[in-house]
Amino acid sequence: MNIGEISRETGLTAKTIRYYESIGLIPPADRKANGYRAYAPNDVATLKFISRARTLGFSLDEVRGLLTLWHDKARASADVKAMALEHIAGIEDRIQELEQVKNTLVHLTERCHGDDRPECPILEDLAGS
Amino acid sequence: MNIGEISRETGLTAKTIRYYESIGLIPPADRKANGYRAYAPNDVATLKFISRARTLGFSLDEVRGLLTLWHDKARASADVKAMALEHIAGIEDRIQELEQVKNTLVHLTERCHGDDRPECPILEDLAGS
DNA sequence: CTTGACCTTCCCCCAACTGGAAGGCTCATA
DNA sequence: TATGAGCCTTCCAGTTGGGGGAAGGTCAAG
Repeated sequence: MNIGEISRETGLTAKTIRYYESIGLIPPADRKANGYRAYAPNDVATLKFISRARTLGFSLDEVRGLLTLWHDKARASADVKAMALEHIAGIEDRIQELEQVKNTLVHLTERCHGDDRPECPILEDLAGS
Repeated sequence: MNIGEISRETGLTAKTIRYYESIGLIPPADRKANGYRAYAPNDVATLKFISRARTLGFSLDEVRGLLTLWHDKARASADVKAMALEHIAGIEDRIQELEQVKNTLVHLTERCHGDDRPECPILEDLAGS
């Protein structure tokens, strides 16, 4: 299996897969006689695992930890759960921040006429008036 | 006014202020005889404007546009409002995404015992079981 | 024999800074 | 006068998670 094929199967670009290898997130792929990377069906599962974890917002460093736990058959599910809960907390913080920013902007836009006159409460607020 | 003083007044680090100058977000500061940057009280207002816009999540490129509008006394408030509304839409999208990710993670953690046994629905889901 | 689709490595680019090195300036104090 | 603290200067590199594209090797089809 060439990198292009596993790329299509996993939805990750070839660039991304090479990048994951370069930072040691996945082990160096075997090489064919011509120097091409050779992937096994097993590698599809690993890359999909990574892809899903990324979709859930885990950083590559966190993914590294998840991969370790995944391969550790003696792991404690508490460790995984702790990571997930911490991640949820971070997401909640981020949502809070965004909500606050959004509310401020909504208030400002409501007070802005939005016509061809220059008076603008949004700019006035940014200017600290 | 040295860069350190305007830094304390605006809450932006000296590094950041130099960076803003380097990318042309603010004009090059005047220099004193010793080569130090010299700031006027007026510059405090500009930097605070930038800082507030950043707090509201505008990118530096958007801030550039806001600064232009701010200085343009013939601006139409509709232009500012359009930027703000678009920004709000982007924030709402981001919140939606985060909510979805959070919900998924919450569901998964609820099904995970979180004890010293290895069975873990979180990892199973990532593995695509 | 050539064409096109692969693959390889390499280095630069993005945002929005931050950290640190190496050096110059200024002022107070011993 | 020296020295030390605390400013300031420029420049280079690193962060996250890759993307773009060059220069070149490989492979199968026509």
